[in-house]
Amino acid sequence: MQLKYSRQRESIKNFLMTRKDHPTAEVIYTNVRKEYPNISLGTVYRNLALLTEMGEIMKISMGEGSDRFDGNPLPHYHFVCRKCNCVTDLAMERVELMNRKASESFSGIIEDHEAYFYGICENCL
Amino acid sequence: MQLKYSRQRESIKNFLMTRKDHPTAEVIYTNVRKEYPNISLGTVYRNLALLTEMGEIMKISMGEGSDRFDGNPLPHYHFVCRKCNCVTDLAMERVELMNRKASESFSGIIEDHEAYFYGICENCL
DNA sequence: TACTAAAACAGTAATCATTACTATTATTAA
DNA sequence: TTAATAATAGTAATGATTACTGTTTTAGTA
Repeated sequence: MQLKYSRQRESIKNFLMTRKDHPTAEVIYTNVRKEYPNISLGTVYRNLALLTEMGEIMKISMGEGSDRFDGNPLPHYHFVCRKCNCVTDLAMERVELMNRKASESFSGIIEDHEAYFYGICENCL
Repeated sequence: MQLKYSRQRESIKNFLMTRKDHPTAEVIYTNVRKEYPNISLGTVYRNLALLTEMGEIMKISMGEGSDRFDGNPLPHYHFVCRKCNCVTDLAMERVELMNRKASESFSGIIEDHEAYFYGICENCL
């Protein structure tokens, strides 16, 4: 199935690039609606899945609540505030030691890792 | 609200301690039913939440599918197989460097971190 | 041992996020 | 301009989890 351009998808991508707070599908929906009032939530979900699959954006699943989306697809770590539940990017670089250490004690193949940091964000302090 | 003993909760906990594969609530339900045929799925969920809150077990949320539960509440890393989606514990010790590095570039407080490793498990190789 | 208040239960209904379905519209290559 | 098909809007369906309700268990006390 070859990909065809869609204005809605472009708008979703553009919106996501303007945000650093990793919005949910619902938040993206209400915002993209300002430009495309008839867009449906299903279209938002379908395109978020597509963009994630193509590696243009990133899906972040926390334990609780809806999935969130990140306009920056390059691998990086995330911080989750235990008070306000906000999610932010961390500037630190990847710790390559992690994969090496994991491989030592493991009989399969370690390809990659993801990490979430928890604590209190600047605003909540 | 003070806690009262329940046979169902004990059975759920016991079952979870015998397993290393981090079963879902549904799997726990079908197994505990062998001992308590009338137990309801709601009871399983309620007790899993309770045990997690008390720090006796651990909830693991992946991006896809149901949450999983781990009878070992001590902090440790998990591996997720990209082929069979199995989840296993990793023997490696915590990398303390992670929290230190994260704190350097962050203006809030880093208390903790979680990590998930992805790759191919021994069985799938 | 019986009594009582409250916690836990089974069974079921409701919620929430997400996905699937369908008839219509937009895209794109010839 | 046409034709094939991908994408859409709108809606229905799904799946995981939580909430509700009348009944049963637990546990402290008489």
